[in-house]
Amino acid sequence: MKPEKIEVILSAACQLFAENNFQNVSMEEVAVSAGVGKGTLYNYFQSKDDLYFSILRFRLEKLLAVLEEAYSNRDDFLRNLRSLILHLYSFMSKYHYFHRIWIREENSLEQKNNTVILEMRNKILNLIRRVLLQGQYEKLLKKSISMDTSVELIYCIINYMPMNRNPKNKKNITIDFLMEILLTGIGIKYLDISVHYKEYKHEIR
Amino acid sequence: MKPEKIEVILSAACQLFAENNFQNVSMEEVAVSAGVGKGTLYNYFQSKDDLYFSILRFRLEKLLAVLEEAYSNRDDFLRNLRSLILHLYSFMSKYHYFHRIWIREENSLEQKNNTVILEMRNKILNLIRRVLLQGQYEKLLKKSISMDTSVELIYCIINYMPMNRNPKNKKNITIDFLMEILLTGIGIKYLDISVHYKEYKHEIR
Amino acid sequence: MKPEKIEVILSAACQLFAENNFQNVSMEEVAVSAGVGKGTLYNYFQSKDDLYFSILRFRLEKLLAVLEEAYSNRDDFLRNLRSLILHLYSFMSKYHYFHRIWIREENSLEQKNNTVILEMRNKILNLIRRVLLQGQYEKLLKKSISMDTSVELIYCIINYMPMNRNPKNKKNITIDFLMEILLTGIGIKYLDISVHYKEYKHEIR
Amino acid sequence: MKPEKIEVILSAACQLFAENNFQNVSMEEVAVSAGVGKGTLYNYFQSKDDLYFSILRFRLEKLLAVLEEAYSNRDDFLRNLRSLILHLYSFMSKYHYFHRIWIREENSLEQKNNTVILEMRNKILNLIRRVLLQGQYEKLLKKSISMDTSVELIYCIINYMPMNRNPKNKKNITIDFLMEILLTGIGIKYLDISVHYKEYKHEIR
DNA sequence: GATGAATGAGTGTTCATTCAT
DNA sequence: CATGAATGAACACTCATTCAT
Repeated sequence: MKPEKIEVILSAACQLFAENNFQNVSMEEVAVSAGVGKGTLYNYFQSKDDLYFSILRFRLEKLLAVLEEAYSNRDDFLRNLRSLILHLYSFMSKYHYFHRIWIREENSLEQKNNTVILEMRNKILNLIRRVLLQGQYEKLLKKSISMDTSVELIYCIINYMPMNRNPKNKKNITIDFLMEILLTGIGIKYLDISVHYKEYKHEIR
Repeated sequence: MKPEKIEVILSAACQLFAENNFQNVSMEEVAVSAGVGKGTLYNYFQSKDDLYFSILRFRLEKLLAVLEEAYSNRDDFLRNLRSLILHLYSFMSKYHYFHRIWIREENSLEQKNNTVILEMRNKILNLIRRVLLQGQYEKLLKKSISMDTSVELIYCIINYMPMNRNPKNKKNITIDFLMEILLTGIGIKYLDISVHYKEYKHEIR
Repeated sequence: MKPEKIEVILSAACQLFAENNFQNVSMEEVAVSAGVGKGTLYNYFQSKDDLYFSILRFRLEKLLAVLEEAYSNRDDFLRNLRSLILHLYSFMSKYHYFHRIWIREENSLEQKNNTVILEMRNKILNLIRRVLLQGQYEKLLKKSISMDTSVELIYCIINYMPMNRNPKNKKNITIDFLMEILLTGIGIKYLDISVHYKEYKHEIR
Repeated sequence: MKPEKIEVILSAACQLFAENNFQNVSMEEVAVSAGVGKGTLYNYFQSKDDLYFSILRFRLEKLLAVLEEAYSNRDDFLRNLRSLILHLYSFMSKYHYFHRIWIREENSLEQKNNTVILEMRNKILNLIRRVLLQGQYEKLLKKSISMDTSVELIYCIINYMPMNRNPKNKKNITIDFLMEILLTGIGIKYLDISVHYKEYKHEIR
């Protein structure tokens, strides 16, 4: 059973768009790379823009499905968090071409008023929030740090910490490292940073 | 004393490139916005690409100068770290147009073999590393976490955590929050995550 | 008894081509409008061009049949002329979509070397000529005006004088008016224009 | 003093558009024919459509200027009419490429809501009307025929009677012929067509 | 140096036509 | 015969770059 033609096109386009800027990829290239005629692209997508954002939409839909499925409702914050991070991380590693495009675009979504994609992004953030709420309930989270901040932090680390997402990238950070850093920071146990702040603050301007 | 014409051009171009993609900004627009003729741009920059990356180069040079100056060699890890983060953060807030371009491009620098910019990026990372080495010397950092990872983490958070970098963005995270999260994590004090991991690991695949 | 499929296609196409230029009508539109598949069009017509000129051909064939039938060989010039004009006019009013296409194309037929259509056009002109010859025989026509000129004049007036050919067009010229104008002009009876000409000619260049 | 570049482009384009349909003329061809670069066309005209209708606009402006100048306000209907027809005819003969385009388009102007061109067309018709009003004042026109009809008739004949507008066309009708036909018809003097009509009318339907 | 009119390579998109079903 | 998905030739239009002034 051969894969749907639309998936073939999306895959080919995704790789090309990952390796080059939007404007440096021509529809001709996409067609050749996908093994179809140029006109065929327009049977599936209304325009080059549509093709581009369809990649994001399709992949994010898939990601959301994966995360929804992965999220166990068990009352165990640490397990849930680990599962979430693991699946997010795995997905981004598997679809590393998509990942490249995603981190390039997600900071411009608001400019482009791309509400559809923005909503999907919010769904992911909400999933993270749900897990953290469980952690809050289990009293495993600091009260000093806001929920939103924590959500952003997790999302930020998963998306932007350089990991072994493509073969050329040797750097490799394990999930457990991420968990440890996230939950206990990089400082030694019992590190008290409060004192320093007080006296320091007066120096700055 | 009016600002150098080249600075006027860079400023105008920077804003335009921040608000639109590279390809959606025309040299004509840049010329109009900078109040010069189209041909004049080519007296200062070899090409559109050159103009674009000159923005990054000029701003990064400035950033490096700021950071070099800010970095006090005093033997105080926490002070140094805080100062570094503060200045990085302040710079990115002040030049938020540059910041937009920067986070859009920095993940593609290797693809483009843009060694000049890459080296400047490395210099920033090295500055962070220098500070962390002092922390290591002061035994304020966990041994379990690699230096590179920590460097990346700090850099990642400063660059990508959504902060009040432009007026429209209401979210605001203070430097102290960043310091706290970074050094002590989001978990409660004395949170032991090791047990969970051991038993959990066998479940995954 | 449903109409022939070919007639359905021609009708649909005729309306579309009348409302838009040749190039602004797509075969897809024609197919949809005719309620058939796109490929079916090519079972009946070799190409878009063929479809287009088939409309002219089919309609002109019909027109010629109508005129042949209408032309009574009775020895009465005025009756024959009136009958001819009436039928030409009626036909153009009934098939006003065809009429639009016809007046758009007929001046370009020679350029396109479309001999088939040109011959049909000539047949119409010959019919008019036949009627006028009878008028000449009945000594009801000026000798000063050439046969060809008169033929063209009649044809020109019927084709291009704005008449109530489509519902939106309020202007309405009756056949009798046409006849009157044609045969007696717009000047008053006994108007002598010859004197003016003579003296006037010397002024022009 | 070389002609304005815009006039060179319009001339070249006019000829090409006269010899082919709108869609069968490419901007490339126009550029080559005008001896300029393709991009230059877009410095003078916003689009291919704009170029096309600019031809009509420019030529009609010129025509209107010619007619305004030609129209002598002398109280002599026949002279004025002859002068008007002569100049209209001469203009169409001189700019026979424009003439081709004009007779192709003028019946579609309403469809295209091209108000600018429509207004210019109306100005021409109004000029003709002005002349005819003088004729009415001089009691040289039949009362039975409406002013509008006469205007249309004159316009129709000048535009559509095949004349020696291009070298290949051998047919040649003189202005005097047109005047004679127009004012006295093609029938013999004193031809009374009224009797025939009355008895004839009962036969038709 | 400064300018902006001229340029043409490059590309998104359309659509007549084909052909496997 | 009927269909419509697939195709690619063709073309309008853009815009970085040049260069005469």
